[in-house]
Amino acid sequence: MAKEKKLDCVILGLLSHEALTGYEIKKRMDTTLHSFWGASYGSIYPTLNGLMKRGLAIQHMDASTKRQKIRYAITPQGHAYVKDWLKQPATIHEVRYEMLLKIFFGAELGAEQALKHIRAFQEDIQQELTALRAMEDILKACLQEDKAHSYYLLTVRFGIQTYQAYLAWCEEATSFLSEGGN
Amino acid sequence: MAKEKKLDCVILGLLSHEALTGYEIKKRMDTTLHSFWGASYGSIYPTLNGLMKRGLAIQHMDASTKRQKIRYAITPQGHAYVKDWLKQPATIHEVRYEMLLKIFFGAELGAEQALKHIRAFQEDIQQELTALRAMEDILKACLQEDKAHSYYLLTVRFGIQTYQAYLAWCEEATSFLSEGGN
DNA sequence: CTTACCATGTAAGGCGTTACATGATTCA
DNA sequence: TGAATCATGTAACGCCTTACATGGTAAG
Repeated sequence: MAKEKKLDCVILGLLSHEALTGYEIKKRMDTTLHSFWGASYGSIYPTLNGLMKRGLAIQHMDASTKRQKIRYAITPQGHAYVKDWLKQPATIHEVRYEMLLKIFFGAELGAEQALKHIRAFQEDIQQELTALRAMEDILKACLQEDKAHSYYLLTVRFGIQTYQAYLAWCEEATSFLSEGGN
Repeated sequence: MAKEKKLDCVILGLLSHEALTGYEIKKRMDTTLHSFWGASYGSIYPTLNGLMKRGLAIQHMDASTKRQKIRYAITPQGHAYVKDWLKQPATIHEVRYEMLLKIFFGAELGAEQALKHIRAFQEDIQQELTALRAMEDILKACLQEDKAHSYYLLTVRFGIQTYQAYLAWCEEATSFLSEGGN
């Protein structure tokens, strides 16, 4: 297993817990995994297809509704694939904050502009933090229901601590710039 | 200015402070901007070329050495382009941590494996933090030399506070998993 | 003399987003 | 009946990384 496509692994990981539709996978990306991974429909559906062709997942039509609904389940090969990936050291650490770019070049336009970017960022993060805290409460309430919940909680805690640090920085940076940056 | 390619902006931003070669730009990416943006030679050189063709940067051969050396400077149009970009709200906030993916799916292999991933992460971050603290010291020592230094310092502070939060999480997560995750 | 670093670039190919296209169902 | 959400997908296109290819220079 040299260069696995990470989306293969993420989706297989989700499927290893329960069978899901493409739509549901996207939901997970936008909620549970949102603070550290993302994906669009345009990558999810083709990936699901590839997984099927390689025998790592199988689809079965959900006949419970009239609506077209394709549910994907992991195969034993898929399961082996995830486990193998989970054992390898993690290589991808990527962060891209356009806001920080604008702060870095902030001298060009001055403190007013920079403060605006910080405020916008602060508001975004505050919202993310609220969402994560809600998830934290839910997870804490059902920790013993499933061993996996402890691991989910760990990633939520990571997000919370990170976002708190962001907010602390926002305050520090705001003071610094308000006092003339010295 | 609808969808600017961010690398255009980053490079132009760097050039707005001083004329640089492609190699020097890559250096900045790997040091100063490293904690919140990245780029490879394979994207830097072609971008520099595009910037030239659009009249946003000009190149002048550096005759001071026998070695081939192409230094790029920003044009007034390039400068206007950066300023305009700096005024727009930031849109890109991207974080991808493969380590967190492996923690999220951690129940699959158990606490031992998860702890290994955490330890590796912790070591990486500790190194990054050391590098950032060194940059912080340097910047603090020459804050008044250039107004831009205050803004650079702000981004370094962001990295430091973020990484400290990561390390705090590592400790929390390690205790949690060592005590059986409850 | 050879290692490390300076220096520039290209080609192939992967990965992923955006926008588009379509339609069912539920709820107010 | 209209809006929101459920649900699946494709096509175009852009962006970037990796690997490759080449050579100069400085220091030990």
